[in-house]
Amino acid sequence: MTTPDKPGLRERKKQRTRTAISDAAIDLFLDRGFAHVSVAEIAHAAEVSKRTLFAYFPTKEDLVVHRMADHEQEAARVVRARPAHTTPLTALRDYFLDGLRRRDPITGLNDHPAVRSLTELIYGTPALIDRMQRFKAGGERALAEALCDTTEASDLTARLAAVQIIGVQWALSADNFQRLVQGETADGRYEGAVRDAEHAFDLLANGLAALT
Amino acid sequence: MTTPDKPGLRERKKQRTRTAISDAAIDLFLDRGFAHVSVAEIAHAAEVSKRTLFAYFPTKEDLVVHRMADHEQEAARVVRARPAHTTPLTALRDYFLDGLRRRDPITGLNDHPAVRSLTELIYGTPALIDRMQRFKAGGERALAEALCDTTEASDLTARLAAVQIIGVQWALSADNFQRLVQGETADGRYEGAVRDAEHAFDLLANGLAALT
DNA sequence: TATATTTCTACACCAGGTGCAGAAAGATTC
DNA sequence: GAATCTTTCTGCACCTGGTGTAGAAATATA
Repeated sequence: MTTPDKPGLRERKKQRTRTAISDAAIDLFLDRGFAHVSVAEIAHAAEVSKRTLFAYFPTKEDLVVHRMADHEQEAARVVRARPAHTTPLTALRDYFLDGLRRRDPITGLNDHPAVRSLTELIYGTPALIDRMQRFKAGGERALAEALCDTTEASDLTARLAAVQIIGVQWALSADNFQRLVQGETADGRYEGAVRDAEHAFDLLANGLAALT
Repeated sequence: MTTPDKPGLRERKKQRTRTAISDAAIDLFLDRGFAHVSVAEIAHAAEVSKRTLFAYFPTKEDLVVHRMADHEQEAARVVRARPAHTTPLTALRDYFLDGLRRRDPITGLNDHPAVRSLTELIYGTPALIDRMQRFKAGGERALAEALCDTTEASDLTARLAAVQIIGVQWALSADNFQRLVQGETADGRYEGAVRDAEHAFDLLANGLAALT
């Protein structure tokens, strides 16, 4: 996938323009809120025409959420790359726990100001949440395929499992992040986050039957 | 909640206008596709000003998906209204199975032309899917609260369970509908849909541990 | 240096959505 | 039933996200 051949002036400039636009956008959004900044303003701040902005990002929302696009296929990759004799659920649990250890922003357990304020922006903007949901759905599809390809599960079973797993991961992340908003630190929250994640994956593995 | 006091001419007219607008919109959407009909056109067809249309429906998308809004709290209601000594999961499973029996559109198992083409419209329009996701999220929140209020489960456990349950129900519905699109009839699909639903709720109750 | 390609820009345009002031219609009082 | 109060509807101007297009500018190639 990587093409380290010749970056080429053109490609380098494109990459710089892209980040310049996104950075300008996020700066303005953080400052005044998503709705109160127009794309024209962003284009001006990035010293680019409005038309060019939309050549790089299909929508205003994507100016923010494009950074999460890489993570969309993550769960699917983890399942496909798991060692033999390892169950998908175990692989995903270990990966999530490792994410907590690394304070991976996607686990909701990163309280660096830049990460935090960006997450706050997303959670506080319905339009951005909608876009995130689309990534979530894409992640579900990818994981379902991975489960289908690497296990004996039926197509439907794979989809059901994928929906449950991705849903639970997002719920865990949202919970962690909400606690940071309420004042906990990432380090202070870490142990609880681990316990909760283990509990959640236990529920996934053993079911909700205990729920009365 | 119901106020059967005096409908009042004003209220009656409002209700009629509301359905007139929605009906006009859906007719046009089914005919030419969501993106190729402007709200101005819909307002004209419904003999109403554009401004009035937006007084009844906050967005173009809501012209279609507002009909699902009633179902948003359904799962939560079922859990709250369940008989004593009945587990939430059992109540929800029985309710879903009953929905299949009744060919409730929300189960994806209704092949009446009007229902079917409307569902096709929604599934075929990304903007409408996005709006549906918002209802899904609302349903998750409501169910989580219901579980929290009526069981011993912790707040987090309730949210995790809610996400799994609602996700599974939507996946089942989507699967049923997809089969209708591919040519199966609702009656022909019924038995398979029941089997799949039972399988799905088994997974929910007993977990994904069997998945290797 | 000359030329072919890609990218950027300016500009006009469409559509969804909002604010506002006044007209119209339903409710209320005598 | 007329006068008045209140809610709703309308038309219009306006903003903003997003697109089509033609030509200018910049990069790659020879």
